[in-house]
Amino acid sequence: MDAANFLVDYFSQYMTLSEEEVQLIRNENLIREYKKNDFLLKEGQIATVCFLVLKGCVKRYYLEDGEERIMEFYTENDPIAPVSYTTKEPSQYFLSCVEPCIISTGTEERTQLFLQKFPRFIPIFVKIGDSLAAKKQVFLDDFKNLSPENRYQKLVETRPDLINRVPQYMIASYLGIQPESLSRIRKRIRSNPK
Amino acid sequence: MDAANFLVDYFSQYMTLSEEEVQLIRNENLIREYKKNDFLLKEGQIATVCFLVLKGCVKRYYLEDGEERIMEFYTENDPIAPVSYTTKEPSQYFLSCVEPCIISTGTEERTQLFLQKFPRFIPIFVKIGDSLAAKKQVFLDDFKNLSPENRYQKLVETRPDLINRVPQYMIASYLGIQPESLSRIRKRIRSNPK
DNA sequence: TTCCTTTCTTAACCCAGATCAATGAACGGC
DNA sequence: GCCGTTCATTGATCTGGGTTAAGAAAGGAA
Repeated sequence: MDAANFLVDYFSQYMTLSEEEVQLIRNENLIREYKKNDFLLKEGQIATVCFLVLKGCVKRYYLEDGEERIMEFYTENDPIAPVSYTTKEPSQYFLSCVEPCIISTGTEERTQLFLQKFPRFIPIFVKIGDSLAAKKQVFLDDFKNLSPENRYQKLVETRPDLINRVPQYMIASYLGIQPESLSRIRKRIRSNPK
Repeated sequence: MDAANFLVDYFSQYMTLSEEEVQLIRNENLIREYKKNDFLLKEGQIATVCFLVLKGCVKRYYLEDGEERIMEFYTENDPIAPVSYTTKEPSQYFLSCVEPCIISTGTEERTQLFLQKFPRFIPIFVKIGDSLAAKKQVFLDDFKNLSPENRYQKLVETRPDLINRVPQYMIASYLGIQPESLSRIRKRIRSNPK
């Protein structure tokens, strides 16, 4: 099983790759496997790379009074650009694997080199960036607008996979509520199936 | 009073401009003044341009059951890239002026032309984009982590200007609570000055 | 100034989610 | 298999924000 294939798949979502490009991606990319609970980044560290999740699930969370505050789950084909990578300051949050993962790491320099070699990727890169930003805005808007119950319903609709692959107390943290509350919300929905 | 000076000021934050560049910016840019309550974008419209607020204050909000749900305030030097501009689909939200505004509008094509003429701006553009994204992430994280009361406290610390230039019921909407609740929160803080 | 509109505050009551505590269920290691 | 830990559920109680309704304060227009 060739891990670099995942990366080829990622780009193939957006464009058709030539043989040469496929080879370059296979040869030049740093792809690593991680075990469950391995860290990609810890609080206090300065991130030196960005990530692309090829397989598995990563959580991003703050540690406050010993409590995890989960901000985001990254799964297949989700890129991760740590704030710390951009600011070059110590990270305020953690990145760790919820499952065994296969992850590609990248740096600005390597991306620049890649784009110089294959300029036809530039507009795609920009577009991906823009649409990620747009997606994020909509997501934040939803969070602000919806009650915890509706947030859960929305999550079930939009990312049903998460519900099954991630423990419930992490989902609760992600939704900004306590595990007990999520349990009650689920009960409420069960007994009141619209 | 030359409105284009605002734009020169904006770029000057990040880099030193040559005379030629200043001239280009003055000549080529579309800058318009708006009255209070003018719309930059309405629900259902497809955005054809992006904005840069040079002076004034713009709110971004959804209209739900006749209620404004304010997501963001943009003030001096804040760029606005509507989701609709990226997706080319009808906007789900409104952009309107909370104050009289001076605003520069831009398009992808014009930006591309500008960058072709002055490639040295490219890395700056990328950096601005990245740091905006990072700032937004931190902001969203705060919103998820903090109680309404703490959100208000944080806002007072980080954007004290907003408190004075924007009516309180808009601040409340922005914080995701009712005006009555914000009133109580303010009272609570007043009587309990940490 | 007066009048009207907009904005802010206060009070009373309600409810979803928080908190504390206990019990059950599922999972992993041995 | 058994045991211990982790995870999910349920109950009792508390609380901050929502809701409704009323009135006070501030701002504009004539």
